[in-house]
Amino acid sequence: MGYSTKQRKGLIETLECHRDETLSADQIADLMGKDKISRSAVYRNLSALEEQGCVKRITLPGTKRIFFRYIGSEECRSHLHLECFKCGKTYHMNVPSTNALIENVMQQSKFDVDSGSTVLYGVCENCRKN
Amino acid sequence: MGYSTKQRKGLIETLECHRDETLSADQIADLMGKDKISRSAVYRNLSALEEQGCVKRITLPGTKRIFFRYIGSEECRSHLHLECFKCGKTYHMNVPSTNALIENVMQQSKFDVDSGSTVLYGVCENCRKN
DNA sequence: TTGCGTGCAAAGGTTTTGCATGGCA
DNA sequence: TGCCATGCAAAACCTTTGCACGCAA
Repeated sequence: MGYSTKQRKGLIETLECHRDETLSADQIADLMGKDKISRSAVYRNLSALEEQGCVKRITLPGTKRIFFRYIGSEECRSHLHLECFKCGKTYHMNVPSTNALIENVMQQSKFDVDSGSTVLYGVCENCRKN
Repeated sequence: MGYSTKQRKGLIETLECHRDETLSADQIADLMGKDKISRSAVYRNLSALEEQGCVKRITLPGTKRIFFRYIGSEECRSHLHLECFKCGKTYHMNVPSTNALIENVMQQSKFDVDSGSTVLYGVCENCRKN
């Protein structure tokens, strides 16, 4: 993907540390320290990472902005994610259940689900208890 | 939700006519005719409808903007949607399969999926053939 | 040394807001 | 008549872009 600059390495490291969080471009810049990277570099790198499939762009129900989520590993691109819209946390579905679900949809609806692009929204166990 | 104005009625009518499309605020204003409603009214009404649960705000994979989708009927809020990112069409999953899928996720992951907020992305049968 | 990535500042685009007016109930 | 919704224009935001410079390879 080109040069490995200090900013790019820092950005990826930051994303990896917050792998299951949903962050705005601004939050990411904050996390890195605004003197460590410019906003333009944040946006340019996020777009590049998105093209590679390592990053997804999403909206959260009830918000009006675009957020980013890091989907770094190959594994993450092949299983489904569950996102809790109370606490914002992302949960990973284990691969066999993902496969079963996708096959199910395929059989019922003849629709080929791309797990990397799909996020199931709802409420997680913890938040339901409260 | 307050008064039933010409603009509000027109907006809802427009959304209903394009129920399975994913539209930007600007596209919606265009569809209505820009002299029929102001942009501020479009945004204000979309936000109100979103709070009621009739409208969802989403991003499409590969795009950088926020789009809106009309989820008018009670039924639409209780079944899952499949969106093809080749042709952009939305497909409705019949309710029994939706329920089965959601129960499945609940059992496997203890996660309570909100079908109104969730869209499965992938490729539909037609587009797969081409 | 070459040329990509960066930072800065400006531009571009989208969404929100304040205020006066008009229309629904 | 009272109040909410609208339109307009300005403001606020967010994101992209142009350009010169610095750094990775």
